[in-house]
This record gives sequence, C-alpha cells and structure tokens, in this order.
Amino acid sequence: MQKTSLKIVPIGESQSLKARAYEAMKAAIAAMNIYDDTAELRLDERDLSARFGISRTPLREALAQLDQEGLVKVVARRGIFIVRKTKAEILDMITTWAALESMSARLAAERATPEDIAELHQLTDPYTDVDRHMGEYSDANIRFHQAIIRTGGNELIKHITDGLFMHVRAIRNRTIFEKDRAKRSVADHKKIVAAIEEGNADLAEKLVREHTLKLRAHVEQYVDIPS
Amino acid sequence: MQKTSLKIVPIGESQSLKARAYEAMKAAIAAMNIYDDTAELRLDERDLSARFGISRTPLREALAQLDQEGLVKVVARRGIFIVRKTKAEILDMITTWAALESMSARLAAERATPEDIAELHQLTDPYTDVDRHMGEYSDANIRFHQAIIRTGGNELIKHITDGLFMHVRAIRNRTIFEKDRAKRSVADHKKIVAAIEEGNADLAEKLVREHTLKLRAHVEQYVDIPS
DNA sequence: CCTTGGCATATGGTATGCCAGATTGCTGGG
DNA sequence: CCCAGCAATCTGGCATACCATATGCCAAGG
Repeated sequence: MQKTSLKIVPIGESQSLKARAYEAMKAAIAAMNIYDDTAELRLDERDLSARFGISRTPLREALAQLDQEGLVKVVARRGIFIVRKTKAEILDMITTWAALESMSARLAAERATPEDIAELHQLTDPYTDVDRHMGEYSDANIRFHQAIIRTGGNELIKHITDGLFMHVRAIRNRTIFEKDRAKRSVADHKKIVAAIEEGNADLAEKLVREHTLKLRAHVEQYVDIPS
Repeated sequence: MQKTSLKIVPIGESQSLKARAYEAMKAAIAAMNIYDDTAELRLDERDLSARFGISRTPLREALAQLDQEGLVKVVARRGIFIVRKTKAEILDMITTWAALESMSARLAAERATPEDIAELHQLTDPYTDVDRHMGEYSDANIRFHQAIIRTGGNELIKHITDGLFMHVRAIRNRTIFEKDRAKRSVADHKKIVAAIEEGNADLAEKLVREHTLKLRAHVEQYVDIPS
C-alpha cells in the first residue's frame, strides 16, 4: 500500500447521456406525484430531447429502459405515456412489497447491528405522540420501511423495492394522514423494532407482513385510484 | 349476419425490431446455460446487428432493456457482456425467490381452484418414486414452483420471478440431481400441496419459504459458482 | 348537413455515419 | 532482446436523416 496514494476516486462523474436522461426522467416522473393531479401523461420524444439538449437516440434508449421497468409505455406512432397503475396493480405491488419487506425483516432480525437498531429506534420512538409530528412522520414512516430493507442486506430486494418505491410511497403518503392509521402504524413499528432487536426472525417477519397487508386491505377498501 | 362476410385477419401484428431483438437475445442467452460452459460472454453490437439483419439502433435499445433487467452489461468502448451472477448475488436471488414464492403460496391457499390443485398434484404425485423419473422431475420441479406462483395470481410477482427464472432454473437443475435432494424435494412438495389444498395459508407460506431457504443453504454450502 | 376519401402532419421506428476512448500491435531506440 | 510510444483499429455513444403509420382536417359528393 502506497503512503502517497492519491484519493483519485474518479468521481469524474461524466455519465453517459443515456444514463443521465434515465435518471432525469425518473426523477421528473417521481416529482409529479402521478396519482394526485390529472396531469398530462403524454410525452414527446422530440420535445424531450430538445429540452434535455440531447438527440433522440440516447433519450430513446433511456425510455426503453423506463418501459422495461414499467414506468412508461411507448406506443408506436401514438406517443409515450407515463403509466398509471390500476388499482389491481397497486394492490399487487403492496402485496409484493409485503413479501419482500417481511423477508428483509427476517434477515434483519438475524443480522442487525446495534447501529441498525439505533436507526430503527430513531425512526420510530420520536413519534409516540404522533399528533404533534404528523408532517414529519409521513416521511419517517417511509424511511422506516426502507431501513428495514436495507438492514436485511439483500441487494436484489433493495433494487426491486426501489423500483416499486415511487408508487408505494404515493400510497403510503396518501393513507397515513388519517390519525388513527398513523397511531396504529407507530404502534406496529415499535413491535417490529422490538422483534428485530431480540432477534425473533419469525415474529419480525410476521409483524411486517401483517403490517403491510393491513395497508393493502385499507387501500382495497377505501382508496380510490383514478384511472 | 352476412353469409359472405369476410374473414378478417385477426391482427397481422408484426412486432418492432426492437422487441424481436429483445426476445431473440433473451432466448439466446437462456439457451446457452450461462453457468455451465465457459462460453464466450462478450458480445459485439455490429456483429449482432449484422447477424440479426437489422441496424444497430433497435438492437441497442433491446440491449438497453436487457441491461436494465440485469441480464447483460454494456460497458462504454469495451464491449457488451453477458452477466454471470456472483455467488452472493445468486444467494440473494434465491432468498428473493423464497420471499415471493412463499407469499404466492399464501395467496394460493386462499384462492386456489380445484383445477389449480389438480395441476399441483399432477406435478408432484407422479414422482413419488423419484428414481424412475429423474429426467422429467428436474423439469416438473421447476414447473411446480411456477405453478404455485401462477396460482397466487399476483401478476407483479410473476413478472419479477420470470426475470429471475433463468438463473434460478440453472441452479435448481444443477442441484436436483443428487438423489437425496430430489427425494426430499418431492416430500416437501407434497406437504406444500396439502397445505394449499386445505387452505392453510400460514403453513403453506412457511413450508415454501423453508423449502426454498433449504435450497439457499445447500447452494451456499456446496455449490461452486465460477466467476 | 352528413358521409367519405385523401392529404397533411405528428410521432415513434430504423438506418447510417461520425466521434472519442480503449485496445492492440508494430516499430524503433536502448 | 526488451520495452516505451505511437498509430491503426475496435467498439460503444451520439447525432441526423429518412421511413411508415396513426390522426385529424377538409373538401367533394350525396
């Protein structure tokens, strides 16, 4: 090991235009909260490439990826459309999330470090009196679920849930604002942290699964997804 | 109803070159059983486009999708490489599969029709005397797991597992040929079918999870993945 | 005023050519 | 004989031009 080694860490972050277009598109779609407004969901290749200042080729490659990912749908000679999931698809997403996060909770119970536990506490404990922190809790709630997945340490699960994140976030944000749900959510979270902390994998998995399936049932019954 | 009505051709749908290139590439990769031979894993855009008889543009879009899917990795000015998963990634895949299939088993237990049950039996019962049917069983084994997922009825889970399928299939095929594992596999499958048949969701989920995690443990301990 | 056929236009699909970075191999100096 | 250095070449990235079809407007015919 050289003592004078430079920390070159080539951050010379000059990604390809394709990659940048992909990120930019994804961020733009995420920022528009697909399910709230009645926003325009039609896109135009030429317009986008002009606004990004690039040619259509790299943009089209980015769109092909977003298509593969299900965020967008390109229809020949018709246009490019931001995909709005149907209610059935959203329920499937929540179920899938339940499967993946509950498995992560199982893994987390087996391998969480004290730092991981501390983080989970930090995302839960301050909200015992949830009424006073509604604004923040919505965010903490989401970060809590991501923390469990991260603690589980399965990169593939993280990758897949990242793809679902945009949609699930929109749903969680929409449903958490009923006071009762927030209160029960916090209570659930505390039990989950406790189970992980004591290394009870079966219990942690079960609690997370039931917590998320509760959300699923709620959405199925009460939430109206415009189509 | 006119007697001389035209038999209008259904659709006459010709896919885009991009879509066809995508399918062709995927099939080609699947057919080469990535983990067995020491096959060439470098590809060349120009060569491929020439062999497909198309230009580079649609091919590149297909490759961008395969990249997004993780099947292929394109490196600027270096080449395109078929991705060989590392052992850690394969273990993550099996774990993810366990999460998704066990959730599917839970759903299956709640909604399986008599036809679904019959199919599961058909993929299990004939192999009680597994020694006599090793060749077929390897295939039936895989179809069994896919049948559970299909019966679960969650399209997203099906889509995700389809993406993992190529890799998981290679692993299952490689590990099933130890007679003891095959025998225990059949026994596990029978219990799973029974649990689904009697609508015991908790049990079905647990059995599937443990079945697949058993595979994970086996792979972790005994299978060597060349890198 | 309604129907109908065609033309203009919009929009994604494909082909092609050039660019720049990376690789490879040859050559000339040591 | 070895190796540094340069140049030809390989390879993916990007831009541009052209193609094919879906839509919509409009005019001609009834």
